[in-house]
Amino acid sequence: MNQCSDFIGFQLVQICRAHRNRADAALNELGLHVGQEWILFELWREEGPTHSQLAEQMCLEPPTITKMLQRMEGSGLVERRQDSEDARVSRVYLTDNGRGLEKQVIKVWQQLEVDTVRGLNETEQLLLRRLLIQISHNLTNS
Amino acid sequence: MNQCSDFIGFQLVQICRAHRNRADAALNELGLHVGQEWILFELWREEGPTHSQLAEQMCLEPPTITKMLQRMEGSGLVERRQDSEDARVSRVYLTDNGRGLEKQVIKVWQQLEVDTVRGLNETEQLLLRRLLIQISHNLTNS
DNA sequence: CAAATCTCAGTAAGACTGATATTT
DNA sequence: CAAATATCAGTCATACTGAGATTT
Repeated sequence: MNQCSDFIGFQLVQICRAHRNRADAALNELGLHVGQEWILFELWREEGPTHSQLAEQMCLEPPTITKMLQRMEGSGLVERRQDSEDARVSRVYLTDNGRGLEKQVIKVWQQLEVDTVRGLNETEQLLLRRLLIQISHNLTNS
Repeated sequence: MNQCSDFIGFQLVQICRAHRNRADAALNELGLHVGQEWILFELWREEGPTHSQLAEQMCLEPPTITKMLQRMEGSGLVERRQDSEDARVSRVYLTDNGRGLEKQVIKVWQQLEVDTVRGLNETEQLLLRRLLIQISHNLTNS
């Protein structure tokens, strides 16, 4: 029982590292760094969130978000504009460039999804999804 | 279908981040940083691996291992000694301190495991384990 | 003035590439 | 001399804490 591979947590870490590496390689070709696509996903869903909203949704602290957005602004993916009613608040919008990447990024993720679940039938995939949601809930709440 | 939470990969990333945060908090109390326990697990299994062996087992590049080991040597967890037959090779051994942490680290991981699979019955846990091993294989091979 | 929002500075670990001993 | 091994230097993104600046 001192074999780390006995732990589900070990499998999770291994999987994440590999998943991240693959995502990174594919996203680099689109001019993105892994991690940035999360912010883009949020923006494709709805533009104009504040930094704080992004931080909360992504479970990160505000300074981390600020830095990520500075880089993304620098590479022309997003732009930030002061809120018209509250000058403390900075809202985030897509550039045409950022907007145009949606289809390609989703394609990358879909391909990665296919690679990930290879060898699992429909039932297993559904089950896996359900189990992961449960675990995610276990680890983020309380 | 542009909801990132539809992706299994999304769940994985969320889970890993949460898992890592929890592990880090618990390990900090033992004077460890998250990530270092992987090297310790290898050493508890068998002492004296070379840097290259560790790098391969952990899917990391040699300089990354060197840096991790330097920090761990600095904090008194491991020590490195030149191989007696090949002076290029540096082998890694536990200090008494590093050796003594085994039970406590395993306890941390076991508790984390319990938290992770909360609400899953025996069958589901076994199934999850099997599915994760399959996925891990999918993403690391080829 | 207190609270909210963002930013800056500094720190740290993770991880890489490329260059450099050193030994085999 | 070529290959293997480890290390150094430098870079970069992630993520944090703590300390401002600004606005409400």
